[in-house]
Amino acid sequence: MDQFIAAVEVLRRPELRGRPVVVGGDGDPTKRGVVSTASYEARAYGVHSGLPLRTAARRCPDAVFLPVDRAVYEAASAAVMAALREFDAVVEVLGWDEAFLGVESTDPAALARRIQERVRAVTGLECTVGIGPNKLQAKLATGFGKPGGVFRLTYETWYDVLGDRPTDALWGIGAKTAKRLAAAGITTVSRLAATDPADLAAMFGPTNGPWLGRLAAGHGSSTVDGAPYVARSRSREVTFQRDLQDWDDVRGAVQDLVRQLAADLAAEQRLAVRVVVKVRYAPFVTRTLGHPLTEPTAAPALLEQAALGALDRFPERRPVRLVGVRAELTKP
DNA sequence: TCTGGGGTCCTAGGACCC
DNA sequence: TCTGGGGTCCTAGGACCC
Repeated sequence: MDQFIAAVEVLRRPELRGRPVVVGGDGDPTKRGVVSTASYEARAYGVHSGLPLRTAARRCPDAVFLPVDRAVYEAASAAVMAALREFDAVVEVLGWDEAFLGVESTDPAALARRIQERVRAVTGLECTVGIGPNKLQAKLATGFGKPGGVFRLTYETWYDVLGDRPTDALWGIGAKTAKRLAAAGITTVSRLAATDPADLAAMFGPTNGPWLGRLAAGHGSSTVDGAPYVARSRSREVTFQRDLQDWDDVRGAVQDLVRQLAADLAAEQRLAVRVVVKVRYAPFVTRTLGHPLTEPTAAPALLEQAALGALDRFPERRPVRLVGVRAELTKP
């Protein structure tokens, strides 16, 4: 989906169409928070996902800032996925605004156009379709087709399109791995593909190293899995507008989060086997500590006991900017 | 100018067992 | 007096993605 969250907001407030729209946090750009999605008009000012809201407000003071409204995006997402399932294809959902369709077709571009038309008719939202021989190429092709286009990648065109791009253009290589590769003189997708897998194995391990090389050559899974998504964990976390100095307050925040999490588990009828507490200290250093449960449970009192037990084990009582609680779940 | 919230998977080291 | 080799499980951290 193109600028999905911003597009959903414009859909219910048509007067915003054509204006810079920034969705993130609680909609107050003077607070701690980051941009979830910026409309293309806002992106022209250098505003993008992950940017601190305060920075976004400085770059684009005239933007409309809106709070994140999960329930509305989930509903829009469900409508999109339902439209995709009308087609004769396996649908693998990837988050709110992306899906793979497993299709064998002699004219995939024509099918892509029909998909776009149907999604627009059902939801009023625009999407881009990427086509490829596997999920990696299809996913990357989508990026080149935005906004609103259809783009196809094949093994024949792979290096023409991606060869000279930086390694972090690949799906699965982020800033850290790109930096380590660059330190070894590997700056482009072509260079990575031409690197001896043994050298990559020495740098990144016997599994990950060679995998990076295959990624750079455009190889990846073409298995589209239509099985419904089953979460392996559920979590709640909160960043405080001002760092908490008093660990009694941290403890209280953990108790609040456990109450929310317990309600989530009850609503989904899922059981936890382990509780993990996350603490982000004021200079943005993050630590996690876990506590196993003696048996699978969703009982609030037992979850709280485990979370507070984990919290007690944090050795440093420095100021805290974020706490989180995560439950690792049994299979339903 | 600091840097959200919700996830997944992999790895390395230690505990423990035979 | 010191101690091999193989295996599994758990935990914390890292990296990545939307």
